[in-house]
Amino acid sequence: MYERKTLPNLNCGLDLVGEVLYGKWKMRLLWFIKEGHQRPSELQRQIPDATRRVLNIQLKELEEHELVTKKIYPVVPPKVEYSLTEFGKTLIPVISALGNWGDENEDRLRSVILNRLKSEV
Amino acid sequence: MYERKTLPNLNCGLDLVGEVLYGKWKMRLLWFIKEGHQRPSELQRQIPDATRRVLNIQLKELEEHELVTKKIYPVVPPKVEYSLTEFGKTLIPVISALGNWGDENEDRLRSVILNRLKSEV
DNA sequence: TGCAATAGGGAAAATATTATCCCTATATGA
DNA sequence: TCATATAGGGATAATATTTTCCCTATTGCA
Repeated sequence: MYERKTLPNLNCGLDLVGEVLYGKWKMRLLWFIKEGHQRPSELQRQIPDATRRVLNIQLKELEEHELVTKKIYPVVPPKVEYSLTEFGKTLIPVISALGNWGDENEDRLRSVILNRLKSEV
Repeated sequence: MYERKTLPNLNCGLDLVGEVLYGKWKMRLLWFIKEGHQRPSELQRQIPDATRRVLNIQLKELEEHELVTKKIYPVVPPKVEYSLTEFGKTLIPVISALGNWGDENEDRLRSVILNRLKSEV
């Protein structure tokens, strides 16, 4: 496993949130789990741009940060279900707020993002 | 300058927000600018854990994404001031929501984060 | 004269994150 | 018998981000 070489900053609320939400797919994972897509294969289908591998890794981190719980059913083929913890649920409104802001400003955001990319080349 | 090799996902609101806010210090920069710390040297003092260099880079991205404007005063020694754009101001409540969630859950977050780090070693 | 403050950038190294590829296992259905 | 679905991990490559180090310039102050 990758081992950190520097300690994270944990000075303020933003640092702390960053520590648990910073990860390309984490907010989407929480969101889709909330929406009822609880099995890894379903989550993968909802987020096809991510690889199975990275979803596993980020799910594990979410679990270690107590935002989700993982239930393993002892059946074959294997069945696993993730759920939000009570703690995790309290994050949903915040993720909503972010997503809504993005949706409300979709056109403008798309435009400034693409402009920046073009000027980069 | 670093040149991206893969295009970002811009499918949903969360993707779009991520594109403009994903950067270790960006939310903090927006926050402190809002608080009235507008000169680069002040921002650096508010965020001592970041290097001057990375703050410059991220400020430039925020500017290109039209969340802040940069005003250069033609004086010596140089004077520069950043301000939130109207667009940038609309992000403040969202950043607040994140920061507040972090503050409200400070103890628990600190605990789960540190636990995870310990088990990593 | 020499140092601090101001603002900022290039190049390269260090660190971190994500993707790719290949492996294990078992039951079901074609 | 062979492919598919299920879940997941190791090793390594690729990509991205952040840090480090060193450079430019000018004014004022000790």
